[in-house]
Amino acid sequence: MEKTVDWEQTALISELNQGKELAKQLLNHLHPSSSNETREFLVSKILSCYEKALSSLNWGEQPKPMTSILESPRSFANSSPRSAGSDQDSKHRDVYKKRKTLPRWTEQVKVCSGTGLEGPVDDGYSWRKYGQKDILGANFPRGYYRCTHRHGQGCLATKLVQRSDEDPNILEVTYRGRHTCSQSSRLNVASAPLKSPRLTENKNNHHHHHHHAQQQKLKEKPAQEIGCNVAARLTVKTEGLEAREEDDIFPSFSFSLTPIGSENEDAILFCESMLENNFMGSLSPTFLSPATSDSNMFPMSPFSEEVLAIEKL
DNA sequence: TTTATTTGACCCCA
DNA sequence: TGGGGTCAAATAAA
Repeated sequence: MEKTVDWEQTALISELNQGKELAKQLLNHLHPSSSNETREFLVSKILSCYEKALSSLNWGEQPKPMTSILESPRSFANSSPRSAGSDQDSKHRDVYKKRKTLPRWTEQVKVCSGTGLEGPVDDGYSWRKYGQKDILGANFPRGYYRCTHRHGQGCLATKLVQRSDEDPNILEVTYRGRHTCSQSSRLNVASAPLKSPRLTENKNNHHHHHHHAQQQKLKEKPAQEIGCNVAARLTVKTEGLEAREEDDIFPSFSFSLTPIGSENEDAILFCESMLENNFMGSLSPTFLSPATSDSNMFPMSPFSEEVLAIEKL
């Protein structure tokens, strides 16, 4: 068993190192004179490396897409209101239990903007708000979001967005579950153009708000109108990783192509910082943390989000 | 017309 | 029993 693990680890390190080298090469091609084909080729190679790396982590063994387990978690509830037969009740309970075991991690996202208005924190996924609650002891309401593809693809990823009491500029984003939808593996997630301006919470991002009513009235401006927004991931805190499905915490690797060619400087800075942090070549738990393996590690949205520091707590 | 958000009500669990 | 999480009807926006 040990040997298998060692071998896998070696293979993993090898793939990641290869990815690192390819990223360096890509870095050298982030010049207008370099062809797109070359870049795309390098990106595909990098992705291939990560695919292999993930495979060596027995990636393919788990994601028994929640779809099969929880397909339409509410399907039974649809057929009959909330409480039907005892059988359905138990199914309902199973759903709650299952959700309880989902991996969970929190990011603190600092949101600020040069314009005085604050815009959406685009983490590369499309979310749909399904609820908002006032939380006891919190000054700001908590927003509940789920993956847009919940019904279409049975993606159970959800996130909770809570504005920090201490610093309203900080959003505490708690992610739950891994994306099993196609967007989790597509390349261009982060470039998804501004998605719905309704990616809320952020809409409510007026720094003067201390009252929910005010926040809710503050109807967001479309992100496009907001201008340069900067959202910086400050910290990443993993929780509930003891959950049995720890292996379920790795979303497919996502990589933004957007900056290439268009935002070369940003891309270069980004890549450099990633390389400096030895991001590609490290097997540290930080890398393996769900949050860092999420596309959130690459918040290179059109909003020029920057990763300042990621710290596993 | 379609898609997303709001919001009151419901459910589970500590 | 109350707080947190979720649903789904109503509403708003595109």
